Amino acid sequence: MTIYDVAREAGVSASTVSRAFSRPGRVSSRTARSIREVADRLGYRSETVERFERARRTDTIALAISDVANPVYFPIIRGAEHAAAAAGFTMLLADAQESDEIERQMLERTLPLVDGLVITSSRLSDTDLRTIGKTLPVVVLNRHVSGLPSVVPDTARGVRRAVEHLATLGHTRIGYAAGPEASWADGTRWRAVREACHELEIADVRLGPFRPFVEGGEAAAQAVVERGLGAVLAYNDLVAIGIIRGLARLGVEVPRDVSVVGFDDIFAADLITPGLTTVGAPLESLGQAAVRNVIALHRGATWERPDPVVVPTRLVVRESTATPAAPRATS
Amino acid sequence: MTIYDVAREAGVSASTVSRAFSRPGRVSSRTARSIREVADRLGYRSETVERFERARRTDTIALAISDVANPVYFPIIRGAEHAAAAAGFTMLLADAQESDEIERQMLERTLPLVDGLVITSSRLSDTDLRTIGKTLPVVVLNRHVSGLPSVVPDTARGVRRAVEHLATLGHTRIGYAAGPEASWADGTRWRAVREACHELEIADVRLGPFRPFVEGGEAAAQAVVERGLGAVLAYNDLVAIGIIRGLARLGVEVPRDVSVVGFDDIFAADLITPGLTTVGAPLESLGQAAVRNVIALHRGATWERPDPVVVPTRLVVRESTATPAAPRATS
DNA sequence: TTGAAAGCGCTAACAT
DNA sequence: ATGTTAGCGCTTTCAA
Repeated sequence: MTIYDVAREAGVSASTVSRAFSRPGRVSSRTARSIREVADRLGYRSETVERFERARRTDTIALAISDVANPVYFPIIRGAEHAAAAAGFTMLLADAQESDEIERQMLERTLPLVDGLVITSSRLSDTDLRTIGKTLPVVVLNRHVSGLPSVVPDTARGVRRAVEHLATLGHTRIGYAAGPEASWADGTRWRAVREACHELEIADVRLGPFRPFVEGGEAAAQAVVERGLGAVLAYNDLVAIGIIRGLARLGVEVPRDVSVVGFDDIFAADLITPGLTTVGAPLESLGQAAVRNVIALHRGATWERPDPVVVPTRLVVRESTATPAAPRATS
Repeated sequence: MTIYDVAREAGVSASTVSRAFSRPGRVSSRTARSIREVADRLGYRSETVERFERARRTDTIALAISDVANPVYFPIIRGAEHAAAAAGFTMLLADAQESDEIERQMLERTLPLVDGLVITSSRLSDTDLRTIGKTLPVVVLNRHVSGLPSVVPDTARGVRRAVEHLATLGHTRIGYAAGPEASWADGTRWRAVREACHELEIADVRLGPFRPFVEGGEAAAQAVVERGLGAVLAYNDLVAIGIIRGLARLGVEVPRDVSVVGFDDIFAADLITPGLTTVGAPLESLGQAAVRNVIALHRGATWERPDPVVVPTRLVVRESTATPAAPRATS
């Protein structure tokens, strides 16, 4: 693809095409517009630039996350940064701000700038992600996309442990305070809850969806009380913390009246009162593994395995779960 | 600068130089090495690439921060992201991980990728920052660097208010729990404290330095008790929160025994008990202003003003400050 | 503003 | 492995 192709198609000389790109002012706007249209249609890019772009190595990767302010990402970021630094790479962060529109544009803009991409908790479709993966090395984190290397936590096992824990304490009915419906993690967690409850012959109740922050949890607390639940698993630790705060405001005590279990084991889970029982994953290793994989791909490693890398989870028991007290009135 | 210059200097033909760059294997390693040395010495870059690079627009800017996990940056990031989005730009985050070495390499790698750079709370030297500013549009945030557009909070005024507040409550001796010594913000804050104390005839005591996190504050609490202080200004809110926690552990009650004032007014300042009195700045506007300025520079705006943009601060009085109780024993 | 033609920087083909 | 030479893609010059 040369400027001559564009010139012929647009019915002008090569020099005019050249001018249209390098000195826009020197070409009549009508001519310039038609040239740009033709160039776009033909997908023209200068050979020299193509060669340069192909040869280009930025020694930089990007980690895309759905919300920088969400503490669950801190250990992931740290792990990813360490792995990148160890390989001599610099890591940039791309914040999707909980919006699939922003995420899409951001990835589109970022991918020509970096040597590889780790996409965490994406809201995009599998197809979109696979398309991105055709352009440059991509590893998907906290989600499974067939055709792309993925790293996911073993949610089923962790949830199973949590439900067993609640069952052992004597709970027979468990709520799930759902997160964003577009979230792959939410789907996986809810499915795991339902399956575990089914196996253990415990009733499950889906609440929500709620926004995946403390405020969302405060809203969920209301629903927990309305449904007269004695135990609830929250979409994540922030929601769980919100539930505890919300319940306190409603005069309901955790864990005496309601047991609360979170997800992720963020830093704050150990700081609040009562300490939060939660299903945790080794987040730092998750970030590390993902980054090591993109860098390996960038360096020419081939990737055959159709299965995602599953990292183990564990139930961290703190003070927010207990044997239910007296039965409470339901509404 | 062409390959012919390099060829002449290296004593080989132009085609050999060309090969040395595009097909390294086809040139003897000795020749290739000498060619690369000459090219580096002459600062050779292909004209075509130079032209392309100059014309290149990525519609992307980077916001460099010293630590992504520090909540003081959340509103700054949000403000910056909104300003970037409003101008049709995508914003990437560059995390210096509290290290000047990482910051330096990161900026070096990032600057060829983006159209502009906002550097927050940098640890680099003024000279280094000015050098970066010669390559592409740069705005410095939370620091003043002469020769570069800077946006800084009015620390002196905020500190003056805080010291007046403590003086009015009856305090006559105030501690300052210092942050990182390499930090411009720490220098500015300590200077402001000393000046305000001097004017109001209050004794000042410098403690630290401490790490600018909750843990650093916990260490500072020990020093506060040892020095028998009744009031302390902390380098930032995290340190202030750490001090409150540390004091509680030592059996010292805030604000009854010790008044604590923070800096930044982060989200958590309003969540903890007691609520933290703190010197706050409009962080979101700070981020917005900085990004709007880089984008303006990128679009060709000229910048004449040698003075930094100073944004007002305000004292947010909550529950962590009070009239000192009985005089306490000092050690 | 445009095209024809010369020129520039770089690469490929060919020869050794 | 290297130089010579031809050629390619793009830009600039010159003329209209």
